[in-house]
Formats: sequence, C-alpha cells, structure tokens
Amino acid sequence: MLDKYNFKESEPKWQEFWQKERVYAFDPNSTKPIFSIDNPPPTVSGHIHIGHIFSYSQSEFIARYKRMTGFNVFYPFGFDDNGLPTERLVEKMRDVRAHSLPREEFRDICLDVAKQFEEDYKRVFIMAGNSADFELKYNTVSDKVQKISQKSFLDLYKKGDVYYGDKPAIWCPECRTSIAQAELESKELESSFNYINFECEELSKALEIATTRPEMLCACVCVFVHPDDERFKDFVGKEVIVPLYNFKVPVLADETVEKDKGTGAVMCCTFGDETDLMWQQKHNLPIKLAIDDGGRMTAIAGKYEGMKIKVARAEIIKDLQESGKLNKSEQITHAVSTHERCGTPMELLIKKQWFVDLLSHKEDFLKMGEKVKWYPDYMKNRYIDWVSNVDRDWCISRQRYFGVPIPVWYCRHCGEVIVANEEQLPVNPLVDKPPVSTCPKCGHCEFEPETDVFDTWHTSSVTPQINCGWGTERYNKMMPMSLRTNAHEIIRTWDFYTIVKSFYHSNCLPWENVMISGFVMADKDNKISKSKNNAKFSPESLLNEKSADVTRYWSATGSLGKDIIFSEGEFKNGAKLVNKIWNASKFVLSFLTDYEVVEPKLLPIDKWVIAKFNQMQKNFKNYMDKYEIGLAMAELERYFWNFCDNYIEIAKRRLYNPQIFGQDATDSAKYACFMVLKEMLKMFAIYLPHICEEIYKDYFEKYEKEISIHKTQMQTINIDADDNIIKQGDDVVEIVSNIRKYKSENNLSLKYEIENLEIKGYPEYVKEYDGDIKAVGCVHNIIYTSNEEKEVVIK
RNA sequence: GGGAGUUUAGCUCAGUUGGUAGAGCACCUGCCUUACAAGCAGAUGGUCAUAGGUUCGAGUCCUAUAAUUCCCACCA
Repeated sequence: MLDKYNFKESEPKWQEFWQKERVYAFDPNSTKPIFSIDNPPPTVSGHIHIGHIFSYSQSEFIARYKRMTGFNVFYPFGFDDNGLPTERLVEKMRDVRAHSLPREEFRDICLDVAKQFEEDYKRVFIMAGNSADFELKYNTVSDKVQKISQKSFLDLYKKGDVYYGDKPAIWCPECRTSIAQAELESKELESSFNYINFECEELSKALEIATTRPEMLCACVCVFVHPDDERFKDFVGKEVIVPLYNFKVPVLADETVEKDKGTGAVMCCTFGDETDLMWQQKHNLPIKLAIDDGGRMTAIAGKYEGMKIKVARAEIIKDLQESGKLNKSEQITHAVSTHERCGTPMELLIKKQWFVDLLSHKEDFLKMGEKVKWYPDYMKNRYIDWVSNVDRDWCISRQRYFGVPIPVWYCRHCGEVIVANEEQLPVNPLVDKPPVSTCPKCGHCEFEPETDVFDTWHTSSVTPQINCGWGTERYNKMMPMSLRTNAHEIIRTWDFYTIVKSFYHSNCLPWENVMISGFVMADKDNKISKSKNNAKFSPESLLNEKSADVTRYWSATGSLGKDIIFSEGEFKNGAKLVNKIWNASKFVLSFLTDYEVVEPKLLPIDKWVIAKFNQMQKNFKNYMDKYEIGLAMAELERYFWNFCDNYIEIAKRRLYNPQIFGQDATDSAKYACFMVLKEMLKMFAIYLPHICEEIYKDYFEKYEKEISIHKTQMQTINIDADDNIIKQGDDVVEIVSNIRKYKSENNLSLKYEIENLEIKGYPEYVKEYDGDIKAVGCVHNIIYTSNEEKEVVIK
C-alpha cells in the first residue's frame, strides 16, 4: 500500500516507464479523431531556461487533456538546429569563426554541438514530464527536413512566388549575412546629430544639413529639402559641395522631407537608411556603396577605407571639426534597427538575394489570420498589426554556412538560374551536379553553385508540412493541423511565415487554433534573461529540487498569454497540493482494499459529492476547450480541497464505523470515494503526471485496465439525482461550517461534543442528512424548526 | 505617433452572459480531530486606478483620463 511519496525516486521511474511503453505514442491505425499539435522546435542556441519549461508545459497540458478525452493525439517534437543561432552558439563555445574555417569542417562542428545540445534538451523536457512523442522527432538540419525545405522553395519558384533579386537587402555586418525585416529589433542607441555646411558656389552661401551618419558623406548623392520650405527655395536645382570630398551634388525637393527635423535639409546617401532607399527609387538616384559586408568603409571613403563604421565616424567628425565645416554636434539617443540576434545596427547592401513575395498577397495573409482562432483572441491583433506593416518581401537567402542549401546553380555564361529537380532532393549544389548538363538558355555547360543557405524560418515555416508528411496521403488528412503553440514574440516570424507558406503551397490554413503563452519574468519589470543573469533557478535545479510535478503546477498558475512572475510561493502551494493528494489518496484507499465496484444505494451527501464533481468537470472542460489551462486547474483544485475538508470529514465516520452506521451507509461512502478519487486523479494527471501515475499504478490500474493513467479516459460519474442535490449538500456544508465556527470561536476542540443543536429555517430535506451532520459535528440531538430565519444554535 | 494587455485585499491573482466582492499566500485567534501540524477550524483585511455615462442595478457595458507592460512606427 502507499507509503511515503518520494518524488526523487518516483519521477525518474515513471519517466522511464512512459518512454519505454510508448505511452504517448501517436497511433496511426487508430479510428479516433486526430488532434495534431505543431509544437515549436526549440532553437538550439544554448541551454534551456525556465521559460521553455513554462511555455512547453502549458501546451503540453492540452496534449494530455485531448488524449484523455477521446483524441488520437499527434504531438511531435522537433529541434531547430540549423542556422544562425546554432552557428553563433558554436562560434562562442568552440571559439571559432565560421568564415575562417573550411565550410565542411565548420558544418561538422555544428552537427556535433547540435547533437550534444539536443540530447540535453530532450533529457530536460522528459525530466519535466513532457508528453511529446519523441519518435515523431525531427531536426531541421536532417536530410528529411532539408528535402521538404528545398521542396518548399521549388514549389514557390514554380509558382513564381520567389524571385532572385539584385536589390538592397537588410544586412548584418556582424553576422555578415542578409536578414529579414522580422529579425530586426528597435534599440535606443547613443549617437550624435552633426550639423554640417555644404557650400554652394553659385549662391556663395552654405546649406546646413544635419546627420547622424557623417561617415556616409562619401556616398552622398544629393541633398533634399521640402518644396515649400522658404528657407531653402533658392537652393533647389543648384549644386552644393560635399565637404571633405569636394564633389558636387544637386539639391532636390521632396515633400516627404520633414521641415522641423534637424535643419530641414537632409543629405541622401545610398544607403544610409530606409528613407534614402525610398528616395533613391523615387528619384532614380545613382547608387554609391560606402560600407562593405564586414561593416568597413569601402574605397569611395578615401582615407577612411577599411575603417569600421564607428571608427570612421569618429575620425570624420574630427576632420570636419578641424576643417571648420562642422557647426555643432549634439549628443542624442535615437531608435536604430538592429539585428535581434547580435544587436548590431543593420545596413542596407546590394547583393543578389532570394526573396519570397509577401507584398502581393498581404490581403490574403490578413484574411487567413482572421480565420485562425487565436487564444487569447487579442493576440490576433499582433499578427494583423505586423502583417499590415510589412513593407519588404521576405529575404530568405543567408550568406552563412550551417543551414539548408538553396538548391540552385547559375550558368557561368549567362547567369541563368537552374533549380534542382524534386527527385534530387535533398541537394547540396556545392557537391551535387545540376539537373541539366547544358544551360537551356545559352547552351553553355559550366555552372556556378549557390553558396547561400536558407533563413532558418524558411525551414521552420514548413513544420506543418514536415509534421504531416507533405506529399503523402496523410498530409491531406491532417492539414490543417489542430493547434499551433508558441510564445508571443514569434507571432511575427513563425506564425506569420507558416501562414505564408501554407497559403502558397496548399492554399489552406496551416492550423485551426493558435495558443499563445507568455514569458517568465524575474520581477515586475524584468524578463528572465541570460544577460541579466537573474534566473534564480536553472530548469534542472528546479526539477531536481522542487520536482517536475510542482514545476508544472507553477506553469499552470499563470493565465494564458500573460507573462508570469517567478514566484516561490506558487511552488510552495504546488508542493502542498502534491502532498495533500498523496495523503488523501492514501487515506481513502486504505478503506478500499479489494474493493468491488458495485453501485450501492447512495446516501444524499454521497450523491452530492458526485454531482459536484460532474459540475466541476464540466467547467473544467469548458476552460480546457478554450485553452485556459490555469483556470481549469483552479477549478479542479478548489473542488479537491472541498472534497478533502468537507466530504472526507463527513464520509470517514461511516468508513470507520460500519457497525454504527450500517454496511449500506459505508458502501455508499466507499463508492463515492472510489469514483471521485479515480476521476479526480485522471484530471490531476494532466498537471501532475508523476504522483497521479504512482497512485494509479499502485491501486487503480486493476480497475481501469490501462497500463498508465495517461492512457485512460476522463469520465463523468453516473448518478441518479436531481439538480437540487447540489443545493442540499451545500446547505449541509453551511450547517457544519456553523458548528465548526461555534467551536472555533469558543476555543473548543472540533471533537467537542454538543448535546443539543437547533437547526432553524432550513428546508425539510436537511433531515435526510441527519446522521452525517451528527457524526461530523459530534452532535447528540438535533432539533429542526422551520418558519424562521436560517440559524444554527448550539445549546 | 498607432495598436494591444494590465490596473480588484499587504503580496500573487480569479471573477464566464450586468444581480449582495472571491481564492491562495502573509498576518491574527484557536484546535494534537482514529489521513495529512507541509494539517484543521475560524477572524481581520477591498470607494474593484480616476471621472463621467447607460441601467431598477456596473468590478463587469460605453466615453474620457492616468499609471504600467508589450508590439509596431520613429533612424536624415
């Protein structure tokens, strides 16, 4: 029989059991309806933090709930191990730079590191009781996934939704690669606003401009003023001299110039920022590139060539000052778009890149966002907001190493693009040959392989295609998937790009529902982050010290979509709950040895506890169906404490003393205890899978005939009772509570015996509960009187 | 500047369609009660951010304001 519960022994034992018995495996032959979850593949970028445990637990609760309510749950687990995040991890860990190693060598190191981390990730997720089916595991760098990623590209290419373009792309000089709009993060940075004179010979006066990027002077192609700006009217159409470089540029008018900003005159350099880009296109200006792909000044910068941007800027400011062209320099902080991975300000560089067309189909993407059900629903606004603001196509080529190769060659002679055949996939153009021996356009036979790889999102945006087996029969059966789960910061990337891909590939939603989780905060104002080093616990220490069940409990205390503050108090509550479940089960089951399940004639209070259970379960399911895992648990927890404090207290008198209360009364209590505890444990098993399994295996397995509680189905308990039973039982609890109150207020022990009790004003039916009231209140005689205000009087 | 979330007890948060303000923690008072003292029974504690409005009735609906967090825009 149940002795002491020791989670340190119990949790690893059951984790091993579940894996060995494949308790969470998807059954491809089942006739049950499928519930499929597009589970986020964690990025292999370092160690897991408690935010992972938090958000993966939240979505995992849903998998367990669906499994126990009649669904064949498809819950795969993936690892996003290709791409920049993994490269950065490797560079840091092994102290190497990707571009200074042979490509294959670097790739091998990456594979090695990724493998090591994946093992570690998997171990920790299993430690946390995660119920994903690890046999449905995928790695984004695997051949199988590369094939799908490349197929996705071919499909887009065939349909004309991807194009190869020679246009300015967002560039990270630190990572030496192009990046996408979605990977930018606005950051407040210190800078200086420099007021510089551009002399105009014709007018014999100077035009003063203001700039934060004086190092771009060499790339200046013109100066803009507002057409209505009286101050500069005579400059328009004239030429001015760029200081230090002494070449002339025209002064042009454009109504997008803000008169109040700086001096009202602005130099346009190609490309200092997005506005320059817009002007260049609008006015068809020449292009002068001052910055190279490593973030150093190019030859046009003259004596500053080879300097890093920041160094060149400081030097130029000094030189401008010395030459008397700098009127003033103000210290400012301004918002700068930086690469979210490394914090480096972005540059705009012209390089041939592959782009996925986003701008032509924004309306469709918005419509699809409307069709998806978002939980919580306001998260839809983030999606809509982002899609509405997208103003660039999606650049998917990366000048990096550890990623899915772009399956393309170029004709050395005419530049014609040769894409791979689908049969060839996965393909690496650096190693493999193109599908044609001569260029279909010019007939030449030499080809240049593409060296770029895909943006990681290009691959992770096809997780539904990966999960559902794109191209197989299963794909059509399973698409759209039931549920996507992720935290709110990747709505604009993962969710958006996945919708884009599903639109282009299959013109359908990738999934019907999206469940969005929040972040874990260290306190009210600070996110838990590695850089701040403010996580009190690592996931492992938490799981080891507090137990997986308690950590999961904590994950369920937040409400959906909201950030949660790490609070040790919630861990304490979780530990109390686990302890209480153990004690209550141990106690109840001690009366149920060799229990034979026969529905007896139930006493009213036993009907009450069952009816209350059914009512609670209905509420629980309502919340779960809305993905409100926290509110659902609160409902269950509240019922459980009421079950212990009120029901068990009443029932135990009968359980102990069949000789006093009669065998029928004892059997009635036994039945209610058995059924309610069994069904309650199933529900708790969603949150606290280990302790519930422990109790189940020890006792309930022989009744349920499933090898694990996690394979059982949640049930309502049939009883023959009218709706009034709940009201009646609640009245009885109220009476008992009054008796307890009397004893407490008079500093009496609860077992103090009351000779006479008068119950006034309660309906007739309370008399049916007479025996239980007497027993739990230690009352000898009860007098019932009606026609008065409700009152319980101790005499 | 645009959008969204939040604001309820000292703390952390519930409060579904409007109908007498809830839980846990903390604090306080009792109680060794044939499961559990990591327990049990009680008590205290709130102008539901502010100001208007709709309504017989508003924490809940509407309008405005404030504080705070997040997303987007702002990069000359």
